[in-house]
This record gives sequence, C-alpha cells and structure tokens, in this order.
Amino acid sequence: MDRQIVKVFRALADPNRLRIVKMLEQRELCVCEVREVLALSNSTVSKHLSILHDAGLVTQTKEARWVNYSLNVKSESQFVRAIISALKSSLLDDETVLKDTKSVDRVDRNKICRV
Amino acid sequence: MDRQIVKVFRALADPNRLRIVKMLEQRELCVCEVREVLALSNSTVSKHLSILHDAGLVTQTKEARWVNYSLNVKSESQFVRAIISALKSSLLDDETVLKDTKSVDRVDRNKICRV
DNA sequence: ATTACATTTCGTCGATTGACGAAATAAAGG
DNA sequence: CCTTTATTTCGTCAATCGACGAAATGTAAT
Repeated sequence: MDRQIVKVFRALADPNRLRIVKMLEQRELCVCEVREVLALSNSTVSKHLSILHDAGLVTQTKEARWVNYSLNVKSESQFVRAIISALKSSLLDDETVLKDTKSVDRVDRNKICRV
Repeated sequence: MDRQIVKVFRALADPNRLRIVKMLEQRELCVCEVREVLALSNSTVSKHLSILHDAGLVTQTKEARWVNYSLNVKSESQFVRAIISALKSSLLDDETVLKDTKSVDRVDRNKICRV
C-alpha cells in the first residue's frame, strides 16, 4: 500500500493541520506566525508542519532566522495537487478559517517571534 | 472547523479503508465480501464501512440478507466528489490494490457468507 | 567568538484508534 | 412462528497520536 497517499490523508486528518493548510493558501508563514494564529506551542506547531512537509503538502525554505513554509502547489504528485485544489474551494465560509484568515493578515514575525 | 471534511480525511487515513474505497471503485460489495478480501473480522469491516459511510464516502442499501456498500460518486458534496475522483486516478499500480482487484473479481457472496 | 533567536527533538501524558471475539440486532427464509 | 444468516454493537487491548515543557540544535547577528 502506497504510504505517501496514506501520509497525505493522515496529515490532513487533524483540524489544526487543516487550518495550517488553509492559512498557507494565503501566504508563506514561519513557525512562530503559525503559533500565534493557532495559539499552540512552538513545538506542537513545528511537529504539525513537519508532518505536512513529510506528506509532501508543504515546502520549507530558510530565510535568515526563519524557516518559511509554503503550500506545495507545484508538487510533482498529481494526487497532492488534486487534494490541494479540492481544499482550495472548500471551507470558504468556515468560521474558524475566516477568523484565521484575518489573523494571517495581521500577524508579523518582526513583532512576535521569540517567546 | 467543518467536521465533515475532517471526517473524510480521517476515514481515508487508514490503509484498510483506502483499500475498501479502491475495491468499491470496481463494484458494490457486502460486508462479508470485503471481509474475505481484506482478511479481517466481520466486526472490523463493519466498523470501517460505518466510518466511510459516516464520512459520506459510501452509500448503503439493503438487498435481502445483505447490506450493499457503494462508492458515493454522486455525493451532494463537491469536496467528496473531488476526493473520490483524485483517488480514482491514484494507486493504479499499487501492488496491494492490484491484488485486491483480482480478489474482488473472484469473491462471491453466495459461496462465502457466514463464517 | 559569543550571544540571541528560531526551530527542532525528546520525553511524558491522556485521548483516540484499529484489531479482535462475544453479544445483540435485524430480517430473510422456510 | 421459528431458524438461519448477515450485520452491527459492545467491551477490551495495544498502538498511535496531539498536546505540552524542557533540552538540544542550527545559525544569524553582534
């Protein structure tokens, strides 16, 4: 059984990781920005992003002190692209997602990192 | 957070339930036919199908002694349809799925139900 | 070189999940 | 009506998972 596909579904089977993916539809984020919006600990957020990365749903790049995470919209995997696309048109009026969207607009790593 | 979407991902986060969905792409099946192919207990299979049904991925109809399960390709939910479609074009050369496909062709409730 | 900062990893805990066998349920078949 | 059959539900167990704080790591900034 193809472990990658199971990993994708597992990655998205958690509400907080779904929220992260919806946030990353908006823009690239670092761990502490995600932490700020989700109100979880740094370690928990880091673990969530690691799971999403391992599933191939997000990419990570280093920029100064920050590791930036982006949605992997150009994945080699057609399956991953199809899932990301399906999610893009979903949860559009979900209350939690809408609230997160506003928070993503406001959050600024230069004001909040460290803790 | 929309519980239905989480349910869909959770439902598909288990390898055996993925196998069931791929089997149902072929044809409608009853519990004992799925049991035969997956080599799991009746109760486990029943539970798996219940989870898939609750997520909106499969439909169930009663026919004589049997409850038949089918893939919900005409779901009201565009999201569910997109996921089913994404899976349709995935796992096409997966060894386990290919083996299951052959077994589905052979399995016959009139010869195997009961335990 | 040292310090500061952002992230990752580790260990622990309580909750959840997939497996099973037994019991219960639904209803077809005789 | 009674028996048989197929399925569902229940209870238990071991494994996994998401949360946390602390420790470790990587490296930019000074």
